[in-house]
Amino acid sequence: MLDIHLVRKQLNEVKRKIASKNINPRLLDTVLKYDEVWRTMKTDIDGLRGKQHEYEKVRDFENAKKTKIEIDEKEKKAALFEQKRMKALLEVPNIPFDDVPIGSDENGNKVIREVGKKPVFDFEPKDHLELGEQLGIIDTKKAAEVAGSRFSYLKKEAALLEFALVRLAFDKLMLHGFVPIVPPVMIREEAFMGMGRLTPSQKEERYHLQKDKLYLVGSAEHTIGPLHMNEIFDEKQLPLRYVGFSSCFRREAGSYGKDTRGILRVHQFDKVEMFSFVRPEDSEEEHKFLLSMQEALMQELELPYRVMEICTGDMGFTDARQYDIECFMPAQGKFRETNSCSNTTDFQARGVNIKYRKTSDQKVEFVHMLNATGFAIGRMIVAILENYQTKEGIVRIPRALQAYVGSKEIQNVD
RNA sequence: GGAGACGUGGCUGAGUGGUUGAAAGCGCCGGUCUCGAAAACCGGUAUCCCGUUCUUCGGGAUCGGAGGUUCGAAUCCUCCCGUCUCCGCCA
Repeated sequence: MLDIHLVRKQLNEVKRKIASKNINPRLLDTVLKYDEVWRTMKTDIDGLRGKQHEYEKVRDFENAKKTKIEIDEKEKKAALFEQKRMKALLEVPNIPFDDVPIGSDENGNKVIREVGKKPVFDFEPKDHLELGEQLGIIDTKKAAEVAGSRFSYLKKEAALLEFALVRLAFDKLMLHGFVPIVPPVMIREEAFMGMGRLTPSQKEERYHLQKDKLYLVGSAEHTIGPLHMNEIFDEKQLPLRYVGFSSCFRREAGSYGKDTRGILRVHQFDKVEMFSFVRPEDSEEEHKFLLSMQEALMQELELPYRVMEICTGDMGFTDARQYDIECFMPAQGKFRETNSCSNTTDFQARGVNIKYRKTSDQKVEFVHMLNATGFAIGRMIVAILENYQTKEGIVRIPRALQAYVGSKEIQNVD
């Protein structure tokens, strides 16, 4: 949630930044309109209640009651405007940092660097599904019969690769002090809203279990953030870093017909996620640190990738700055997004009310929260299959994963 | 699913209708003492909102959450959420 004070004080500035994120800046006029009405009423009510207390002190209960009735009426109205203000405010995205590249869509993203060599094949590389089916390790046909489209069975080495990737990421990140965690995959509306992940447009993307008033998370980020909901850290507890593992559920509404083949875009996948709680002055540096962790993991797998700085129009709702890592996928001949790395500054912290107390003056302030993909397992399996394939239709296993999988290559033994 | 207990400030924990935003202790911050530290002693120490101002003052809200009773609620009532204990069920 964006700071309402910022909207009041720097309306035009905020409007400009919201517009750069492809959100209608007039949303802010709505926020302010309700805010001003509410503030007027609030001032009025506060005065009245002061009066009521005066009457009570001199035991003039008759006037106290009259005042109380007046307050009750006015408060009902005020609450209505406060709700409307909040509803509008929750739809306002975080504002980007000043030096984020301006752009309206992914074409505005900037390549920061390209790392690793693209594989050179003296044959036509197959795509991950063809390889997966030939090797008997991915079955989307049966999954469609059982669960519908955009699901898969991972079998044999594909299943083992999943756990190898999880283990590799956990082992590497724990060396840097990340606390391992397996969070809930269901979340209540309150926490979800606070994290800025349940705006009206995002709701379409969520699985909702109405009977239990719960949503399925789209990422471990969604439940790791609220792990410290309504808490105040001591400054010396920060930075606090987690590495989490969870299944992720996405309805993929609005992406009909997009990436329908294989397991690149599915309704359910597993993901290792990094999450940091830091002091505001440290968040930009932390963001770079998380990015460096992501790159270290990609380099462990010896996969070719590039780092993108995401432009304003393509950024996430909660982000002040976002980097993506895109892995080269030989069958498509393109880089495809496999990782994302976001600094949400105090936007989510305000929503789920997470603060810290400064050692110097004991003042309390919102923390900054950051999240970053460790491995999106499914997409890493896609990248590995396509990049490590051989002419013989065998897929080699990246060195860093061989011990975890227990073999050096995948071939069909049927 | 059944029965019961409970939810107070950074923490522990008093408080059952009226200067209680809240005792006490711990912690934390500042000071005295000290070469320094510890101890001891003194003082301070919740968050949020609105207004005022320029950083001080005024008003208001908040004792899990939402309603209700009352002139007045941490305290009484209802519902919801959560935690714990016992029984049942279960990976």
